[in-house]
Amino acid sequence: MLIECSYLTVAGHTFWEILMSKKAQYGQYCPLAMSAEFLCNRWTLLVIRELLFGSTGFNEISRGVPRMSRTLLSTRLKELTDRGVVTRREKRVGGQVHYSLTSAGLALGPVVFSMAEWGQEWLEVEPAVQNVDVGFLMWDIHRNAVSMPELPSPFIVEFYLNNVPENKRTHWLVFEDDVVDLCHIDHGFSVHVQIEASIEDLTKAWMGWIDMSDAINTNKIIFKGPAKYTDIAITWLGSSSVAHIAKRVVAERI
Amino acid sequence: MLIECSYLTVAGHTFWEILMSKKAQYGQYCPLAMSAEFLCNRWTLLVIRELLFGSTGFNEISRGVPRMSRTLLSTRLKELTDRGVVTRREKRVGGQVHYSLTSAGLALGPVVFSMAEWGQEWLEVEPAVQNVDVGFLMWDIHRNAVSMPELPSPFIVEFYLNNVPENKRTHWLVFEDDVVDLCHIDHGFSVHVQIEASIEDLTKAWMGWIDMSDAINTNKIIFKGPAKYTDIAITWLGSSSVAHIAKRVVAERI
DNA sequence: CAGTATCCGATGCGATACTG
DNA sequence: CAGTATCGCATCGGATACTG
Repeated sequence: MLIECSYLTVAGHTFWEILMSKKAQYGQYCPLAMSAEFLCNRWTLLVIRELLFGSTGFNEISRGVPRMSRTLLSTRLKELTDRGVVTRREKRVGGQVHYSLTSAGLALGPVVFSMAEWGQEWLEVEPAVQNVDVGFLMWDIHRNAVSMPELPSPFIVEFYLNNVPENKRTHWLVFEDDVVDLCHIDHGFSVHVQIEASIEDLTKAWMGWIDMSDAINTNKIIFKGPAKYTDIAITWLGSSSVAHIAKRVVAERI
Repeated sequence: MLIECSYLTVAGHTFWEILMSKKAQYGQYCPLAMSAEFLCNRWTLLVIRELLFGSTGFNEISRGVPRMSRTLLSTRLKELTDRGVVTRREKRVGGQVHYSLTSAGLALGPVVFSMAEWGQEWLEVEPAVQNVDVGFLMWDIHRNAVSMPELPSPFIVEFYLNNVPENKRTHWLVFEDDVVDLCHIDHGFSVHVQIEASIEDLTKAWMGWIDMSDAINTNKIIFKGPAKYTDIAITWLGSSSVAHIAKRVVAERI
């Protein structure tokens, strides 16, 4: 594609010139430099993370990166598409748009995961914990929650975050067949299990930064409901995909 | 360390405030976001690459990132040191400074290599090839060249890059015992092997983007010298650490 | 060798408002 | 739902000159 277009000119510039003018940030043939030039733009890796997690719609992706402006998301998706990392498909009817990763995009899995693993193992988390977006946390939890045959269908879990603004305090996870839905509005569900915690403690436990059993024993996180459900809560609640990686302490850093 | 300092104040700001004010770019507790916030600053990953390759001095590191300003290199090294990724040691005598990776820094190996591998496999290289810094290429080659028992000591290889400015055309690799030195000045060496090529062809062959044997057969790269040395050139010359990864063609990107 | 100080210009990006 | 157009500022980092 690139090669076929090499003599195409736009406003007097050849395709190469336009490509080059973008900025040859590092100007190195080293593959790391070339990758970094492309991947290390603001938000790019987080957008790819969303796509790896299976988001496909523009707004769905946007929910995973709440502080990214829609303008920039649009730009990034275009860049990714141009580079052959993302495919954009538009449905004839309804104008629904469907983004997905190409094989080149899927091949970024190891990059994204190795970076996430490193962060989980080595970075201080307090600053981030002071700054958690409730909507993003719930979205993240909902993404990794799993239905189980032992549960009724639907199975309703209510989250009560006791230290956030009132209108963001309550959320529901609805397990129905193999699907888990997230809901922020009270539909008068008959709740099976209620989980109460501060947003910080819930975040830390879900991320594996504190031990869930400890948190329960010290009443940082309170599960209310039949034991047959709460006993297996760790399974249906799930946890972050890097929760199993232990944090290293500063003293180990030599 | 962080925790002990949390009440320390500088110019009326607590340590946390200073940390936070830096900019919570993404404001996410997600480990990928935290890593990206730190690692995806301009040049950071390339500096880490240099350290992973074993550079230790300020100027030595600087040679591996020739287009990075020394001011910024200084800043980045400080950031990396603050985060516990790099250790800085100063020799009592001579003021020699020695940078090295901590265990947290070494743990970035998989991140750097997965990113390099992705670039090698999926990115177009023509733009980068048009833009190769001669000094950097030779530095890179010198880094991966390996001494062999079959070679005399010293063993001298002359590179003649036939299409670059005259003062950058000739370089020497000096294999002596286990060490390989790079030299840009003619010391009247008695040359064992001479390699002539354009800078583009040498780059492509060394990176594995074209086949070395093909390049030799088509006279793109010319080895002059005794067969006993040139026959095993691929071994002592070495190649990029990702040269074994085949480039994917655009057609595969779906 | 190993940096620091200062200046200043490009640009990246958020905010806001608007479209089909 | 899925974007685009425009504005304006903050900041990042390159260039240059200087230091111990």
